[in-house]
Parts: sequence; C-alpha cells; structure tokens
Amino acid sequence: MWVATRARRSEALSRERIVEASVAILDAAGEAGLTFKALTERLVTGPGAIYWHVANKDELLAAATDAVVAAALAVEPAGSSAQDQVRAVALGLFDAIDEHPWVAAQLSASSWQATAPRILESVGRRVGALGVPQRRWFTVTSVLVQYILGAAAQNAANGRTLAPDTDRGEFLDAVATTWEELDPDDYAFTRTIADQMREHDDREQFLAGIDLVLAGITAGEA
Amino acid sequence: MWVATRARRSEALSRERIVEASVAILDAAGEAGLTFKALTERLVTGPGAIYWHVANKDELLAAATDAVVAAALAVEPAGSSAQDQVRAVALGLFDAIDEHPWVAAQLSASSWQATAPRILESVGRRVGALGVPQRRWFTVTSVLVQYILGAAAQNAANGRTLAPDTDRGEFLDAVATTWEELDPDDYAFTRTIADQMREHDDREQFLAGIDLVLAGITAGEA
DNA sequence: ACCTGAACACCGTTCAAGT
DNA sequence: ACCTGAACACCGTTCAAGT
Repeated sequence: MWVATRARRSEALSRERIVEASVAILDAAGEAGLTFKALTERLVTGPGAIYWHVANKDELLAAATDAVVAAALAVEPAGSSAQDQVRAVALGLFDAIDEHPWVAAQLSASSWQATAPRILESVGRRVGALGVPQRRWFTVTSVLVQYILGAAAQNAANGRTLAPDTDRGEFLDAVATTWEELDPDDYAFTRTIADQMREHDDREQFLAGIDLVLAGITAGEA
Repeated sequence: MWVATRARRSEALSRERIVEASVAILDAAGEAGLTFKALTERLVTGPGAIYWHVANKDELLAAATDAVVAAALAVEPAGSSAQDQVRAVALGLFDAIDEHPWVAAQLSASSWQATAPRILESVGRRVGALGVPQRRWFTVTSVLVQYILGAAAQNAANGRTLAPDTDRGEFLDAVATTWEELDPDDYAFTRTIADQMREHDDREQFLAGIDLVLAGITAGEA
C-alpha cells in the first residue's frame, strides 16, 4: 500500500515520462491532439512542470520522433546478405512510420537534424557491405534514405487521410474511380494506372522501390 | 481617378486572390506565419470575408500547395529523350519545393490527394515513353514520385533549418564537424561520410538519385 | 531543484448584422 | 451574394509563488 501507492499514483516527472506520454497521445490523437492540456491531464500536473523538463513543444515533438526512430532501428535486422539487411532496415522504418504516422511530418521538419545520423548509420553500414566504393557512400546512402523516408511519409499520409473505420478496399476503389473520371485529355496516364492502384499493396510496392534502387546501385551507374 | 482607384484599392476578393496572398505569406514567413490576421491585413478585410470563399485553413494550405505544384508542372520540360524529360520534371518539382519549402510538409499531408494526379500524370507519361511495360507503370511511377518528393522534402527541411543569413558552407561544415565528433563505436559509418557531406551539392545529389532509379528501371529488375 | 496554476497574448472559427 | 468585425473557445508559454 505504501511504496506501491506512491509509485503507481505519480512516478516523479521526468523527460522520459513526458516523451512517453507524448508518443501515446500522438498515436491516439495525432499531431493536433498533442496539447499541453492533454499532456498535463495525462501526467496530472500543470504546464509549468512540463516546461521545467522541456524547452517547448517543438523540442517535445523532436524527442518523440527520435524515440520512435531509435526503437525501430534498435531491432537487429535478420537476413544474411547486405541486400536483405537493407530491405529489413528499410521495412523497419516503413512500419514504424506507418504505426506512428505523425513521425512522417516531423522527419521532414527541423527535428531531422538530430535523428539523421541514426538513420544514415544504420542504412550506410549495409551500403558499405554492398560493395559500393567508398567515394559513393554518401550519395548512395542519401538516396536510399530519401527514398525510404519519402515513401514512408506518403504512405503514412495516405493512412491518416482515412477515417479510422473505413475499409481499405473501398477507399482505394473510391480513389481509383476518381482517377478514372478525370479529363482524358489532361490525365490519360493516370486513368490508365487507376486499376493498378486499386489492387496494389503498399508494403510490396515499397519493397519494389527498394529493389529498384538496389538494382540501380548494382548496375553501377550514377 | 475613378475606376482606377477602385481597381487599385481593393480588387474584389476572390478565392484566387486569397490563395495568391497565402502563397506570398507562406514564402515570406513560413507555415507559422500564415494566420488569418496576416491574411486579413494583407487583403484589407475581416476573417469572415475569407471564410466566405474558403472552408478553413487546411483547405487554404491545400489550395496554395496545388497552385505551386501546378505552376511547376506547367513548364514544358526541355530534353528529347524520355530520361532527360524525367530529369527535367523531377528537377522542376525539386526547385519549386526548394523555393516554397512549406510545400514539402503539405505534400505529405492530406492535401496530397488533390495534387497527386497532377504529379503522377506528368512523371508517368515519361515512364511510358521510357519503354516500361504497362503492367509496371504504376509501381515504377510511384517509386519515382516518392523519391522525388521525399528528396525534395528533406532538402527543403534542411534549408528551413538554416537562419536566412547563414553561409551554406559554414553550415555544412558545422554539421560535418558534429558528425565527426559522434561516438566512433556507434557511428563509424556516419563519421566516414562526414567529409563527403561537407562538399556535396544538393541538386547534383538529387539528380544522382534520379539516375540511380532510372538505372534500376533500365536494368529491368523488380 | 522541482512543481503549481493563474495569467497573457494569440489563434482559428462563428455569426448576427450590414450592404 | 458578399462582406464586417466583435465574440468564443482554445492554445503555447510565462512567471510569481510555493515546497
């Protein structure tokens, strides 16, 4: 009753607990849901207590983003070949951003600078193992990371657009139908691929993109 | 004096003028700068007048984004080969987002849905011209678009981080130095490429990425 | 050192009233 | 049909006061 109660009721406030609560709120309610009111209610304090540990809301978002990325990269990727490991790291980030869609917006914001080395390092080591000559490491790794984050961001954005209860099949069908109804003169191509969009799988397509880039790297151009 | 004055003083309010003013404010002051106060001052009205033409702020941001993207894609890309045209379209978008960095955040937000067909169409036509078999059009085009937007978004984010008066060389040097001071055990790779980051050119690297993807497409994998 | 909570300036949005 | 501008609810941040 004594010690246990104290621990359960209100563990001392800390940066870690604040970031943890922020991630939970962001997951549940999105970026718009993360307010100091929501935070203080969840942590049972006043705003001043939070400002003691964190400079402002931007820093909070950056810290929450870094926490999610760090967790995603902490999983040691299975797969023996360097190619498989690149795919595993890429998919790990893709899934993490898919589960925490608000991360996408943050990664193309200023919090980027703190998290960049983590991602560069994890992808870059495998680029080295791929046999890419050292003078191309920076370029090749940057391209891979840009593709990974770009694709993951758009996937997350698509997911966010949906109301939580919508059927994915219905949604894709609705988008495809919209595309098919576009002006044939201006949108001939988009109309043609509408049907392929109807049946595509996001993760499969993401991996196809990784394979495309890997094929380009192996082809040894650029 | 009579008609001219009326025209100069306050051209009738319209959705178009509101979007135009929004783009100008976003360019000058970023996303945080676009407030209804700033808009009403610039357009010399009250907030109610703006709400008559536009549903809410989100719609305003989406419309501003679409205007910038449409303008970037309206330029007919020079270059004879399909490969050159892909590069030209890609670079057009890259530069547009570089000039209007706030577009980056919007393109991975929900406004995406309205602008997507424009970009798909423009890139996709050249993918067709590349000789890619039709069943792969959707995948290949999506990969290209994801890379283009992902890379452009990160480039824009990097630009935004800088104070407007900072020297680019100094900034890159500072980041590279930070990387070189990372823990050698955890960041062996990142330390190795720090020097390449110091001297890289963003546009060149972006095009190298396009070439990598194009090489992958030509290699015929995936 | 850490926390409280009232207070401040500001923001998006609404709406009754005007023309 | 289009515009005005006061009013509302809410938000991030500060700070004097407490322990």
